[in-house]
Amino acid sequence: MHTLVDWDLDAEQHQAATADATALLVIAGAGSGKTRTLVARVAHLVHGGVQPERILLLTFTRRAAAEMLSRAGQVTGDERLRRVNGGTFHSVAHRLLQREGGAVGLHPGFTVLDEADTADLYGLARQELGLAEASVRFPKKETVAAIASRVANTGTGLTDTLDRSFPWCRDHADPLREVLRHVRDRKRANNAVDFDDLLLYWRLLVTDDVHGPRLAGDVDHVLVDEYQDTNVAQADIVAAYAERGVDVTVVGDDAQSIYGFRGATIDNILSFPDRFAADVVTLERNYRSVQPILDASNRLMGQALRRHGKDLHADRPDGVQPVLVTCGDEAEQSAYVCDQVLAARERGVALREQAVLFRTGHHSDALELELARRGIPFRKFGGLKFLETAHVKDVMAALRLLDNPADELAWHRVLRRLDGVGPARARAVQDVLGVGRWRPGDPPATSPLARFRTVDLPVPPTAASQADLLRAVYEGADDVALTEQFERLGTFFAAVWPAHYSDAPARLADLERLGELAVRAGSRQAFVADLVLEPPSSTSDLAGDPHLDDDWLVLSTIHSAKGGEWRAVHVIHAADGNIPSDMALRDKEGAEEERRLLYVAMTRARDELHVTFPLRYHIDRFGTSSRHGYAQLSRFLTPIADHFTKVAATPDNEVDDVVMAGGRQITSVDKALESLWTS
DNA sequence: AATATCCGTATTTTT
DNA sequence: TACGGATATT
Repeated sequence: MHTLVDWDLDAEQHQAATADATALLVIAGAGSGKTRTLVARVAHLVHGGVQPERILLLTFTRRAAAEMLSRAGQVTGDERLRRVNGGTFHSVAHRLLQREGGAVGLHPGFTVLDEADTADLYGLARQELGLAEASVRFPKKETVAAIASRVANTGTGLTDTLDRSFPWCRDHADPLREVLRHVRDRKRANNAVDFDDLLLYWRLLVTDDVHGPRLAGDVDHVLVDEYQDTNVAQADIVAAYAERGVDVTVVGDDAQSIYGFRGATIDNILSFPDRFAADVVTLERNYRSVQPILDASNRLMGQALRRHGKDLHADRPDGVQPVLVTCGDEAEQSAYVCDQVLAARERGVALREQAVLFRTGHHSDALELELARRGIPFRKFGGLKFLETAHVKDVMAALRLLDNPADELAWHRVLRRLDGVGPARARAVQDVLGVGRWRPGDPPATSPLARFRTVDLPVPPTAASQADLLRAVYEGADDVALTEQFERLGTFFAAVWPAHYSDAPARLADLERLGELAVRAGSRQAFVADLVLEPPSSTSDLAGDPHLDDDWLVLSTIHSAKGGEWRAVHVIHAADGNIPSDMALRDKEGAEEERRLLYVAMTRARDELHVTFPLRYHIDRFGTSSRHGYAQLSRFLTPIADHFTKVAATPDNEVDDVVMAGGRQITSVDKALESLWTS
């Protein structure tokens, strides 16, 4: 029998891992061994006799849950830990609703709409209710979707939500209410739910007098990681389990709450002790960073409006000050980062022990080019929009129809790929197929999919052969292997994509990658759901050959870096307007969240922290003009600059360029030589 | 009714 | 850039 000695916990961690409380809050500062403590608690519970299947471990990403559990399995050598039920709130809700969805009116095979699908649905409603042509411009579909989501996630009424977060839409309250109703009914008719619905339905079930006790009866312990980033619905779900006798542990750090934009509220963690009558354990000892990095980070949080009254103490008192680097422009910044990364590597810090963090996905564009030029391998996390590309949506739509023939968005998208079929004919075809009239409970023989195989379609003659290829995709589809299914899809899309996309061959190559992912997911249903609920988080998840390099630099949005740690961290584009992002400054709380974001970024560093910012910025990101403006250091850093060693990056110098062996520079030497041979 | 073409504008984080 | 929207053309 393994004991908690295996975990080498300090007194507070040990207390958190073993506390015999019905409700427990662990306030865990950055780098305080939060994950380890949580995993140790899971192990402690299992060793104490709790069945792993009766533990529900809710994490922010499913990757986090998987890593946690496999780590636990490794440390303890206890195979049972793998049987713990883990996942995100959304993925667990999905799993639950596949079993219990009937109680809330969902039919098997229901579709999970991603953010873009959801927005499209609001777009349709906007159109069909005649709001698009109104003389006063109606909010665009993304805004309408954002309003609906905020209402759902905060539990705040529509008018209050508009007043508070969307004041410029206040005059549209009545038509907006119409649109929300329309979309609610439409989702139901389409047998579809959006992200928010997953949580709302779960809450509905678990708070229900009949279903609630049964659901809670399957569970002995609920543990929630990153509790500071939960919203009202999620807290209600946790509370419902607690009220039904389930023990609850939540772990988080109010100083790292960075998902307010998504409806998360810091109040959940602040009010947890009262609401749940919980024991509280605080972890303040930081095992990650050297003291000078913590000094700067503590000072940063000291400026926060809502003081959390918690300072991190380093277990590692020595160490060098963080570095604040002023760069002439973005190119200098890229050069500086590359130089430093390679220098650190020479000192023995592997690339994967180093990370570059930034506020938004495109902030790494220039750096990525420079890294490629110097032959430095990297993987990028966050800020990826793979799922949103049109051709991937095409593929997912085609697959979705198999499980949910009532999915009108999917029909619309697929049909529009046929030659000469635009919005009007797509609608006509759907009408012939009975999409919108047929309900998932109706006989399958009358489903739009069945009719599609037999009925004459009102499409131009040029589209006839393409429609046949699409029919072939659906022929006996339930008995066909996934690989065969993807081959049929390949045949269909090879016929229709060239008319829509100039780079059809590249997109067909992506289709093969999707096929591989689908095979890995195990089944069509699992693949479709996984891709929506847990899209590929890094470029490496999409890359064809996974073992091209065994060492790589991590590039990541700060959001996606949550929970990570590296020996050397570079925070780039630390200019006002980027951190904080101009977009986020609409209200006070937005600015506060940006400060916490910088705090998260800085506290990822173990030994070395470099914060860089370019003085000169191009005015237009896209254009060819060389117009530029001058940036200022982030408002968060100015007051704490004395905690940094200040450095000016030297101008980029071709001769001094450090290039990694095996990098592209070598290739160009080869080419140069070759040109000598052939001249 | 679909599509070709042109113009203007957006600018974030993620389940 | 790249996409949506408006206008002109097939």
